[in-house]
Amino acid sequence: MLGITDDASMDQEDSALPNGEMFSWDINDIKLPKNVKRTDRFQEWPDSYIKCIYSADDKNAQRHLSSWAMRNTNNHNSRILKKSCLGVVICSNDCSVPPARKMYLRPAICDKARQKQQRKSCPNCNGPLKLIPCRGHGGYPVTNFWRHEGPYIFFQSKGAHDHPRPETKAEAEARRSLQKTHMSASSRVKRNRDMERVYTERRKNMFQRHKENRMSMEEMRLKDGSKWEPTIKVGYHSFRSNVGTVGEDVYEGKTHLNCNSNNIPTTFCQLPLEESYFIADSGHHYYQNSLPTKGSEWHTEEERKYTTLDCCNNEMFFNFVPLR
DNA sequence: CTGTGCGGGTAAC
DNA sequence: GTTACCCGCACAG
Repeated sequence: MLGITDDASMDQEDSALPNGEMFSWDINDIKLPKNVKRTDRFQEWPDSYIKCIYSADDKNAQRHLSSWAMRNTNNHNSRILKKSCLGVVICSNDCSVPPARKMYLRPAICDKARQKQQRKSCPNCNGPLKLIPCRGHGGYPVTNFWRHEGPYIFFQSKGAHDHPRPETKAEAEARRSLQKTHMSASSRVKRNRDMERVYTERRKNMFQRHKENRMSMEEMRLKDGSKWEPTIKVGYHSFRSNVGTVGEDVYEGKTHLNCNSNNIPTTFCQLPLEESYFIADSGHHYYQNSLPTKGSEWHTEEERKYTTLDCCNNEMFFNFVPLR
């Protein structure tokens, strides 16, 4: 999506492809493009092997944000910030909320908070929670790289997420806020305000983002073949259908929201994610029961049993009113 | 309390 | 050399 004008350091063609696929640079290059025709719109859900050039004024890029749960990783290089994906937190019981919806919680970024999070129980069935680690980059978590260079912020993603999208940061924060307030009358007001903010922001960005996210992975593979490692797994394809890649068109889906009910949005997998919440169609069984335990942060059976009942009730979680 | 970034350190390859 | 990951620390909101 980027255009780059003549640059002595660039000896490859400067073809500008949609969605950040300006592959004539790598995050590790000594010199990066200096003359960028057009910077990218911020990608909230960067996936696959994409590269973006953001304006240094982009607030989201400045904060190295992502809606994936990304944690800082030490790469012993102060010029390039590296982050790796933590995956998604699901219910070990594979429970569903009628009619057949699942929850995809956001893993806490802080190690301590994440361990604490896993001692809590599923807000729906009180079963133990389980962290599904990301293995989208040759069996390791997807990594994101950020590098500030002059008026630009360069971004590069390696790997394709092989798990559902977690809640966004805003959603997780809104939910935490709800848990604290125990749904008092005043908290309902706050809840609605929080959720309204979330949905308003999502709606604002949804069309542009989905347009941008439909870049073919095959095209990217051709452009970046040396780095490509297939990560397709059982259950993966059905998941991919909700992230709008591989040529699949999320806009082919159905109604986005139950606008006139007190219930959660309609089926997750048919939704543009911006309009959905952290609940998804249980028809999409990924591999939560077949993943190796390595990397998942359940340590002992004892720990699994150590669930608390202090989560909010179903109504608190599932009675959202996506205000418009 | 949690998110974020930094950097020392270790291990595997 | 690279990459992944652990840890503690400092700072911010």
